[in-house]
Amino acid sequence: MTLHLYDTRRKEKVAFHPAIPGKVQMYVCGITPYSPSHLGHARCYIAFDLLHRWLEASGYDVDYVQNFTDIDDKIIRTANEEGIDFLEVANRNIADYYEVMDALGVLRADYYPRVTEHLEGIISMIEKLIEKEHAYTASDGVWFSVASAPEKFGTLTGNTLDAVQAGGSGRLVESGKKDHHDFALWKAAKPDEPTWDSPWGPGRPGWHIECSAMSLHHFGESFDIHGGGFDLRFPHHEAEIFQSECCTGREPLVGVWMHNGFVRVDGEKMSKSLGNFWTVRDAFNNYDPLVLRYALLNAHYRNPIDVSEQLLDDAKTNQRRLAEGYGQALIAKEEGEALEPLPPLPTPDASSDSYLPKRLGIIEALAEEAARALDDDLNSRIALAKVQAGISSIDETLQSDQIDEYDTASFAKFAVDWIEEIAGDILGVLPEPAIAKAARDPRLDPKRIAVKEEVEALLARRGIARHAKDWAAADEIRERLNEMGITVTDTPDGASWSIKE
RNA sequence: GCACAGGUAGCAAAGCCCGGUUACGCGAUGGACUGCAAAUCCAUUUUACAGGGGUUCGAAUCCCCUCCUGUGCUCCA
Repeated sequence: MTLHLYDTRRKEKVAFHPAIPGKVQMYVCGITPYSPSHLGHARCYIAFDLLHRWLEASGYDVDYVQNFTDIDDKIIRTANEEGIDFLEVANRNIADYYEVMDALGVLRADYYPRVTEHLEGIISMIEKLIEKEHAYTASDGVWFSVASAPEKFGTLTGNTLDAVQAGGSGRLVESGKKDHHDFALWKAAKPDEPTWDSPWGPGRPGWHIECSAMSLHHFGESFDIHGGGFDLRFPHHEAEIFQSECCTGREPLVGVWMHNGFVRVDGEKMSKSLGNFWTVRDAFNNYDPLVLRYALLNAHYRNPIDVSEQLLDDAKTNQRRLAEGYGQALIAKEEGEALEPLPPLPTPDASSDSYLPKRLGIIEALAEEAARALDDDLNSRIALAKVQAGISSIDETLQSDQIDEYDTASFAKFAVDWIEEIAGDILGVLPEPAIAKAARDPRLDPKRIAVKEEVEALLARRGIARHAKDWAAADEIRERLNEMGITVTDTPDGASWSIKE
């Protein structure tokens, strides 16, 4: 099965064939760093991180470019308010971006070009567009003339020129553009704004041209995949199509246009004005980054996702299940090392009557199903379900008395590899081995070791109280431990305890 | 208004492109276990697809109409 991706332009899933076999050129619109990253960013870059990982796992050599739009009205406004240079604002938020995305397991792109480093390319592109009469100068800058290539209008959205007229009219008076569909390529300098020199006087680039210039710089006249948030389809991405295709004469600019769905909160778009705005760091206060990643991958990337405590709590449960299963396999693998050399595993065969070949067959089939799901427009929801099914099956096998300790040890090695490949390398939702082992066996948790002595002293006293059937005293000690963040669990072998999260 | 998405069991969310069968999970209920809990395990909750027409042996899935929700409709949101 080959990878199929949904193309916004063609409005259908298409078989993915990069222009150069084996290589993928992929460009994803990056952030405008005027404020810390929010959940919408997390969703977008996790979605494209999954694509990045899956393409590489599928054997492609991926060239991934993601820009920073480091000059923009909102950056300038923030800088002026704080009385600092605009680049300071941009750099601060770019640092925040890297930090939170690293925590979310988003692998780095190959290049992170910045607008302020591509003025030359931007200017030469505008010059060419003027030369080809796709753009014109006005007192307030340079504008792209949509009427010079009207057939490109609505490429991604299905909008028509007439339809957009209705909403866009009335704003024409304030600018030098001839037609309200036109958009700025170059903005003439205004007071209190950083400027660059250009053939049209000092000013700065319009919002859309940077992506055209940077993709041209890195990939040339066309490339395989262009991604971004759903809201960027119009005007941003359609503007890119106008600029790039009119400049180079080559079309289409992009093989597959991909757009991820919105993040909503309580059914509405997350926005600062509604007071439902979550930065990624806000989420980190209450949830582990990998839990957030799990939650966002637990819905298909194109569908809207409603972020709620329930969604995150569910993800927490699921991600923990995964961590525990991984921890168990790791522990079993380590225990098995004493038994080396181990026998080779039998050939997997899901239809076998023999226990181990059957289990191996089932688990391998799950991996194939997960791969098929990802090949089908990155259905991460299904892939995660298959992983969970695999975890259950592994758990069952490790505890089974139908295989001896040698086979169990061999199986544990297989299980660790299986989990690390799918849940770790591809989906990126797997914790570090030490954390996973602690999740499975609390005795291995450093935090636990720190309080061990005190807790066990209290439990000893509680044991005496219980033995005397002094339930009041026993419960009082349990409550005291509870306040310390310790959960006590009575078992037939005596009391055990764990640290609450 | 126009455009683009979405409306699936108590919740959440796949499936829709390629009509006929699955989901993972949360919650709930019952049971095992327990001094009581917690955790865990087992079982049950397995004919839901916004509404109305149509096509078909058969539709969540294809066609038509309607309703509801969200987002976009340009560089200032």
